[in-house]
Amino acid sequence: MSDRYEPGQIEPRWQRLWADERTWEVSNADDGREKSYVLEMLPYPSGEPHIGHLKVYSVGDAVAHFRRRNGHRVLHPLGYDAFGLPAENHAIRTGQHPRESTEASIAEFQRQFRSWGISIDWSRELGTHEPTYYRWTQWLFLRLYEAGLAYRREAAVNWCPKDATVLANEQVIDGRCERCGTVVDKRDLEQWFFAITNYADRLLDDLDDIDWPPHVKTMQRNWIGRSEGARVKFHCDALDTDYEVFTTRPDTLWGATFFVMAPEHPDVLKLSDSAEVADYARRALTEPAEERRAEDKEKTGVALGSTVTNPVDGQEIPMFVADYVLMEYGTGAVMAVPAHDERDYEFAVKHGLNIRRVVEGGDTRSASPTGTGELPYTGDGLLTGSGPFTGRHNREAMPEIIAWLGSEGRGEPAVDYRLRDWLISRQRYWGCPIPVVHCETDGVVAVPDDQLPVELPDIEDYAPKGRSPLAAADEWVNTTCPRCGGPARRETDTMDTFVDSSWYFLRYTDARNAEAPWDRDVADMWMPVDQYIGGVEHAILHLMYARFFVKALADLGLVGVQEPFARLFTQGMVTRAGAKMSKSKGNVVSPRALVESHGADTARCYILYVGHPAEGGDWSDEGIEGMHRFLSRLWRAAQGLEQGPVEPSGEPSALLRKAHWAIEKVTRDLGERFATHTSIAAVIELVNELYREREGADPSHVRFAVATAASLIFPFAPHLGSEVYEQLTGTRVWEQPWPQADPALLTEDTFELIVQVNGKLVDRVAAPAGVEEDEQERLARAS
RNA sequence: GCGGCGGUGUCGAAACUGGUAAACGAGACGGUCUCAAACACCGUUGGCCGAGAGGCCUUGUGGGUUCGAGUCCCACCCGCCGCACCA
Repeated sequence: MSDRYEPGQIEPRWQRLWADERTWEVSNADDGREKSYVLEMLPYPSGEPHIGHLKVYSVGDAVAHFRRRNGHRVLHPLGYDAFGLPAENHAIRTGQHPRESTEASIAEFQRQFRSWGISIDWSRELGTHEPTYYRWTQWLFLRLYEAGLAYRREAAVNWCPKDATVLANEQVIDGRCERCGTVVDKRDLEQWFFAITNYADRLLDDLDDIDWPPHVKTMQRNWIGRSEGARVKFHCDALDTDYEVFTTRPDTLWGATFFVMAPEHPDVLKLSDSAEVADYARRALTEPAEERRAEDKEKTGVALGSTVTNPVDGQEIPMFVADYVLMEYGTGAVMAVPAHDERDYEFAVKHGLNIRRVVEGGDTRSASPTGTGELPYTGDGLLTGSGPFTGRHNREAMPEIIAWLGSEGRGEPAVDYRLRDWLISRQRYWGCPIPVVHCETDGVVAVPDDQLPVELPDIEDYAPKGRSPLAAADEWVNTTCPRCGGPARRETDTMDTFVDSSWYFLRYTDARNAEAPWDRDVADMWMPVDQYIGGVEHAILHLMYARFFVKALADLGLVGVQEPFARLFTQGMVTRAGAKMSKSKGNVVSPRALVESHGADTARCYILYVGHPAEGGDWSDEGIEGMHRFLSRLWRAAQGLEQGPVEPSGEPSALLRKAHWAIEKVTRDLGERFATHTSIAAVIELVNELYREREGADPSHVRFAVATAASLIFPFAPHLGSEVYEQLTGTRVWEQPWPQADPALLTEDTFELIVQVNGKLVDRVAAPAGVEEDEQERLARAS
């Protein structure tokens, strides 16, 4: 072997050994050790891994190694989120079957993950596109269907014209398709939904029980968007019907001076036959959602010519149709309180409508001498002109107002959510088929369990046509009804790929089970995932869906946990010169090229070193050279040392203390706060100290320092750590327990005592450690 | 607008429960080795004053609490992220 650090020689050797010996496989048999389930979000295999993948797995692998060496039985599996649009779009362009391109990507991902030396239990590897996997996705769908949690209904749904499929609310960002950026429109379609809203409160409440970054919890809370208030009935004489509205401010009912319906409201055209109304409603509906939702948009609307009765005071108030009211939220109609709502105020001013203040307060500086504040006032205060509640504080009176409405039969307490049920149908080919058939006599019929999986057939033409490409596969579509045996057609929509990834962490626990998706005892032993690692971009989508799935499965008695991911770590994005890496900018760093030029250990350490992994790290090509230099220094430090025991003897030296300091530092930084950057910095410091001190140092201390550095760097640079440790000790570092710092060697003999008078630094004195306070004062005075 | 996070050298960044800034790396400069370069090794590197010892200043801005503030409190400015006509 040469005298240079050659990762190209070292790394493949260890990778082969780990593969041959199946080092990272873990059994489901309980051996008394504490279990630890460490999981990175499963990758979507497209092309080859990018720098973000390198980062997640570098973080996760460090955690997995750290826990193993601290005595845990660690489950650290990996799989592929293999269904999805990109593979299908690729197929449309090239004609290559999505299965082929996907499996080619998977092979490349797997090869590279192995070349990074990630400690994966490969015996549990899976792809969500394999029939042995999606059979159980279908099976779980059927369990949700039986429980009434999967249902079919016609609704105005988001439709992406470019991808020619419907989308879930979560996949529409600012009115655009999350994938392709095309402006989404609405279509009325009959689609499959999962009843995630049944779980809104539990999804909200249980956030308190999990250790997740606060911003992710906040995002989920915002997304669920729970509002408490009341549902109130307004009678309309024209159609002799009651209209319900949802309001969070029933305390302002006495200030309701008009009533507004969304353009989509089915009664708008019944209430008015004026051309102006019909015209307004039509225009509002054809306007792109994006424009309609713009907040700074003028408040337009048209009077309907009818009135409703304000239930609290019997006043007739005029009705309008206006596009600032949304059909999707609440009941599609609102009571308008211009004095205390900015939108209603704006509308009232524009249309010259009555404004009645019913809550005192607000900024009085610019107000009239009567003492009432500026309008609109959205804050709290004393009620005025509010019948029996006048003079009461609005917040305190709220429950009584709701109760009073109830006693009058005009309202009731209500809770509303922003969260909508999860639309899971996709009019696309490359996804998990929905396991039902449509029978002329029996309607929707579930495919029996023993006929699963409903396999995805091979087809010729993947191009989307507004209906699923599967619809053209006649032989596959035409089937018999499992119930009556008569002719039936298969459901041709496939499931949203987020369904596939909502339960994969359960499958890993029992990945080769052919009888069930998992054995409950096995799943209960491993679950929940103790440490989940991934990007924030999944803060709502995947993380909310997976939580919903687990709660639903818990209710069905299939799992024993309420939450899938006990602890979550979200890593920041890797940038280059402050810019996001992207193919179009041509500034991407390819992990493959990096591993070839510098080795996996250097790449892994560097990416964990540029900053705290939760923050975005900025990549620099010079920086990686520095990391390579450090690993070379550590490697060289071991060259020429004899293999043998590592037993520091003699008087404690600075070097020995530094080694123990590094143990303590890495243990705390990595174990408690994911601070991989300062952990690696500590090992660098130890190696620097070693180079400074090794001439004339106690050889046993030198050996200890090198072995310790190898041992501590192992979670980040497993190949080099193993190599150096083996050279020195003849043993395998991963079989060694994590090193323990000797507390006696952590404390310095002396510390710097700061002496100051009136905040001015007067002197610094070297004081012996552990001196009492009065002794400190004596020293200070003496100086 | 609401919510969250952040603002520290030339750059990426450290600084645990307030303890007397800038660890570690990069870059730059100087030296050793070499015919020379690369590699490697050793050193210097926040600013100002000073020949030197040393002194003064410095964590977005302005106040405050404290013996002591990058860290805590108040106000403001800037940046990033999420949500946003949700009644």
